[in-house]
Amino acid sequence: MTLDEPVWSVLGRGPDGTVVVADLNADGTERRRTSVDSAALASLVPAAGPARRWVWSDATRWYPPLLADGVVVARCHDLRLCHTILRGSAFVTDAAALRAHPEWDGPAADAVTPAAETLFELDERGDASSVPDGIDEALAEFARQRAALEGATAPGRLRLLLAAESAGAVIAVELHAAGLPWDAGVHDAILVDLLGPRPAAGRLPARIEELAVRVRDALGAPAASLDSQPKLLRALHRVGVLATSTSRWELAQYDHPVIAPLLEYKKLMRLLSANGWAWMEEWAAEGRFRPVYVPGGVVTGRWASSGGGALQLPRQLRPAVRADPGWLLIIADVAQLEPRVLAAMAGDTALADAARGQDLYAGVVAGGVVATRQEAKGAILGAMYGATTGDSGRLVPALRRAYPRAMTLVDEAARIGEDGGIVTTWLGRSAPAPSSSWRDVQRGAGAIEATAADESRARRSARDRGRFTRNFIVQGTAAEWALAWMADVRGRLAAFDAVEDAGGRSGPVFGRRAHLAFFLHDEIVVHAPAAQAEAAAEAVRAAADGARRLLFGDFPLDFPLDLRIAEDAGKA
DNA sequence: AAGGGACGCGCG
DNA sequence: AAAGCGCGCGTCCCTT
Repeated sequence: MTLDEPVWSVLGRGPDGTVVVADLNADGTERRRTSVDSAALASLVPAAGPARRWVWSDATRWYPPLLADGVVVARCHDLRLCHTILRGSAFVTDAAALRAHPEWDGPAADAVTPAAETLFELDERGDASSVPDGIDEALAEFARQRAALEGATAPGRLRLLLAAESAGAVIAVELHAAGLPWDAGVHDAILVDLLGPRPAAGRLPARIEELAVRVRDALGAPAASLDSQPKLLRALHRVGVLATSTSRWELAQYDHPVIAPLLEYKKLMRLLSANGWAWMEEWAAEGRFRPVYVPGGVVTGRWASSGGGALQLPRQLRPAVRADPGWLLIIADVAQLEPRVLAAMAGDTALADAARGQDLYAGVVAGGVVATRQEAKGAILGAMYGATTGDSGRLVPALRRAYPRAMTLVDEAARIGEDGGIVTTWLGRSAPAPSSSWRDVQRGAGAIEATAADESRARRSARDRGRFTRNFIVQGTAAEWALAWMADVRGRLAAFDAVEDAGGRSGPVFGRRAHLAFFLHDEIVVHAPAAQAEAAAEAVRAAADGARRLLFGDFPLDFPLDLRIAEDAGKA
């Protein structure tokens, strides 16, 4: 890259409907403006070289058609997602200019309308995206974001966050395009094994029918409705099962012949309705499961998903995740990501010591804090979620003595939340301010005429918010770590050579080299030609260390992975 | 008929 | 086994 090469290229629609590329110098001044038709865009992007960072309104608006043409973008700045972070970040000292442009607060284009699959459709879509896609609006918003960044209290961290979030925007589109390799035969075999053969339309599988008969026998009601919660509850009451809900954990407390078949019935009905044959046909056709990922869809910065229940794939069905012939899966998750992140944020070397090695909970036991691994897990989760009662709540004080720095951090986050304040993740994503109704409740409780009920309501909602902000800083920073990890993995895999005869079925780009195939909070799946599997696994490991260093520098803490290379994602 | 809330349960 | 955080989705049921 030569010195005067533009660093940023802003993409947007021109007034005449063509696509405009505005190249900016490093100082933000505009250097050159090119107008192209949509078809030319696909050749222009790779020609610009990998050093360029593309600035666009919304990855879900611009990237799918480029990817469909085989164009992979190296780096981007996603104005929509970055706007959301910057407008709310406590690190930004003056967000007024950003907040004056709420048109950038919209959801992803996917949530509005299905993504265009071709550049022609992109031309035809007009206002399909929820945020502005004009070149002038993009340039103005980008200028506002750069100004906000320059005045920020921790611009370095925010820059990392915006880069990671934007990488996530690109990755989400790529994950959808590549898809998760899915073996419908294995899926069908699991269903048949548990439910019986696939029934005719409108009928229930044999195994469920049998269980329904047994449940109705035990209820003494041959026509009892088992799928209506109120009706089922009344039927249970008639045979002396005085449960207050029909949830599994409560029913399991009762000793009655109806319980066992009913719990089994509910389990199998769940499998059938959530991930049965209908789901298979809708979501896992042609050998791929293609969920729609929603980066930044959770306030904490975690991803959400829309359609197909991508983030709820039952472990039962994991064996159906199966590599293409000649390919392998690298399945990796971070052990106890959230408590490790907490240790690093708090600079708690005692907790970091306990975390050394593969199992943080074992380290807590070894430190003599609690007696068993189960207790350690309960106590740690309770500390991060704000448990006050039950087994885990009881153990939290022991944690407070052993790891005062970590516990002070989360306790303080809870206190700030209860007081209506704002907490912020390590890289600068802030929790939303309390709603006006929340503030009304708090204010009402302080009034002279407040009743005891007003006060207890206010106390309860304050505690609720405290538990939210307590968890927010940990969950949100863990999401940042995971984004950094995944972005690093993506960068490393992009450098892999294409395997000419790879025989993969993930499209023109991903069918020929190792690529990300799935992401779930602290877990990734890479799909790789067998010859690249070892190198891909090494990339995944190296990226974890890269993410650690990027976020926490020299703080002595490791993020060990549970990683395996296998043909399918079933239990190792 | 469509929409929204409650419930229950899958995932981290 | 839930508890204590964050989600999405299918089903039932009631309102508009």
